[in-house]
Amino acid sequence: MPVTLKDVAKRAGVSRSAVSRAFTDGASVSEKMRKKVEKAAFELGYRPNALASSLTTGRTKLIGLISNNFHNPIFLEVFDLFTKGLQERGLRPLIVNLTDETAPENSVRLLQQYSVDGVVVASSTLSPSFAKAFRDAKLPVVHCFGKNSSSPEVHVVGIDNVEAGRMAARELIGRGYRKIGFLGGPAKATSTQDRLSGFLEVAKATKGIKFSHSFADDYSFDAGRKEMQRLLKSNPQEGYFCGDDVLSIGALSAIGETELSVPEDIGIIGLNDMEMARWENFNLTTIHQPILQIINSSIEL
Amino acid sequence: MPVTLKDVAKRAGVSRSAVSRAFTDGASVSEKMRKKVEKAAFELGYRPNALASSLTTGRTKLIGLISNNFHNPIFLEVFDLFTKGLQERGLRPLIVNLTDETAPENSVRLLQQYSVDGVVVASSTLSPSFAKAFRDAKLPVVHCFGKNSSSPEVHVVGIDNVEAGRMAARELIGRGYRKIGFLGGPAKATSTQDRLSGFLEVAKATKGIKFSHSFADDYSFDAGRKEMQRLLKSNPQEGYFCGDDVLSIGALSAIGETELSVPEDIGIIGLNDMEMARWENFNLTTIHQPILQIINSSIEL
DNA sequence: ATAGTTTTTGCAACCGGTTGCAAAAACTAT
DNA sequence: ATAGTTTTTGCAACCGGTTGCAAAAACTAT
Repeated sequence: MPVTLKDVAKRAGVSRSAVSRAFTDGASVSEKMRKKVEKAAFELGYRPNALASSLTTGRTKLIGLISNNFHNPIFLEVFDLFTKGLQERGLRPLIVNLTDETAPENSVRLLQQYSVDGVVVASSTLSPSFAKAFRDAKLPVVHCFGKNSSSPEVHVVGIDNVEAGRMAARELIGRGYRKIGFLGGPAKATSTQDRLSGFLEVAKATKGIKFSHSFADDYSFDAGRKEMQRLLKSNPQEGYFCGDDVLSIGALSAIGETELSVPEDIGIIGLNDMEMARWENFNLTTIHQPILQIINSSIEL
Repeated sequence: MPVTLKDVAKRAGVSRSAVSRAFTDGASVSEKMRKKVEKAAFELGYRPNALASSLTTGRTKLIGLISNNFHNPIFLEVFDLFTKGLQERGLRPLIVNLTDETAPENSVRLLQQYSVDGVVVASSTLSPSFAKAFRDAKLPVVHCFGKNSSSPEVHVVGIDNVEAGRMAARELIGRGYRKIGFLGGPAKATSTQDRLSGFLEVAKATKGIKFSHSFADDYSFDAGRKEMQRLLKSNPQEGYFCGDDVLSIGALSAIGETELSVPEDIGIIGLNDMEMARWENFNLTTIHQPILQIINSSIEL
């Protein structure tokens, strides 16, 4: 039986409202009263019940954090930054691990039941309609790593994938590669589509460049490796832009199995700047995430 | 203004209690009543408010998941398994990212305020006293990857680190290495201590084996690499047992910079069986986690 | 039809807080 | 001391649910 408001009130010899006010910033309480209440509260080890209070105030300070990216190491960093950022703002991340089986609607309902104050969808492979479901439920939602233009009703934050594609193409060309390729993630991911379009734009606009592109099945080590193995057999270019660091590492592994070496025979550029990328020594073109700020400022709507 | 119990009651023309009961398993309600309520609830799109209900029942179905391991990729898997496991049981993970600055007591208080039903501490580097703080707060707590014997008042679950150390030593010896070393994580981590003691036990008991041990600063790529570089300069053994897969990869990277090759010149055995370990191709001695079951069954206390 | 038993229902109090409103207390000015 | 003004306090109702208890309804048996 934890200590409640009533216990403190009794001990301090004041009303329950007085105690409540002593714990609310900006409430109308005299200094004397506050001191008295604080003393009693301290002696009893009182901790206000956040849930009870959110029942009346309507704000829970809970933020749903949804993702299906639990196999891509980049997510660990995203995750780390997010949780820290939320914590700094006094918010609590309630996470939902979206597996293939679980119906998206369920997660909407679930978070509604816990009356979260907002939702963050962190995944590039989730359909925009999913994020919309939250908007329909009147929940503020931010979709990270999504396609920018898609739905104006949902806050979207992420890097400019088209520009990233352009940068990568320029970088490869700048390093002297003349035959370049794009090794993307799943063709249906909007992030992949955008990166490809930026890549192609620059490749086409530059004279004397040969280029090609293909897609891995998903953003994973195995998929990257498999696709690179296939490429090496058929139509190897001189330099590749991999749509994700995990793919890059997979690709490097495939190359490692051959006589070729990086970057002499074949160049690889990844994307994401994950911590792990340093482990192998290649250079990454990257925009790291200032995302956190953007997100939370928009969440505070 | 979401739909509440009262709205449904009015629409169905019944009392509030009736509605509440219709949504509670095992409550005393007639089939007719339940149908009527469900119809009204459906028409209105009613969702019971989980927070309000937990106020009276005392159970929130929230589980605090605490860790400070947000830089070790192994945690992503742990995390994935945990969240999935909890979800399957209808529990919601409320996560706390313990940074160096945040005082542990705060996180205790915080989780208390949200009246979580239980707490999972997932870290090998957190002191047992931390877990105890939760027990003092009357919260059921499970400490994963902790030292087994330490405090009988806290549920601890994890692999048998001593045995893992023995296995690793046997494996190295079995492969023909005669000079073996243990490259552990931080010396203060109980997991490292235990693995070392198992390792030494076997090494000492086997004739003709030379052995040594040293510690990396923490469980990270950089630390593993740095320590291996140091070892290579001074006193290289033929085979090493690295206390963690991330350390292994760091060590491999250090070796990769030299003329030596794995496993011909120098053998490496890691521990943890992380997904990433497959990326490099070495064999890992491992006990994967059946942890999940153990944990949750103990949580259900 | 009647009395006894079991099931279903609603009333009212409660969980642990917050908040508008009016009364009480504390100032201020004369 | 008195009246007017401002600040502080407590009462009581509320947030959205649950639950013990007694009354009502529905059965059963005769």
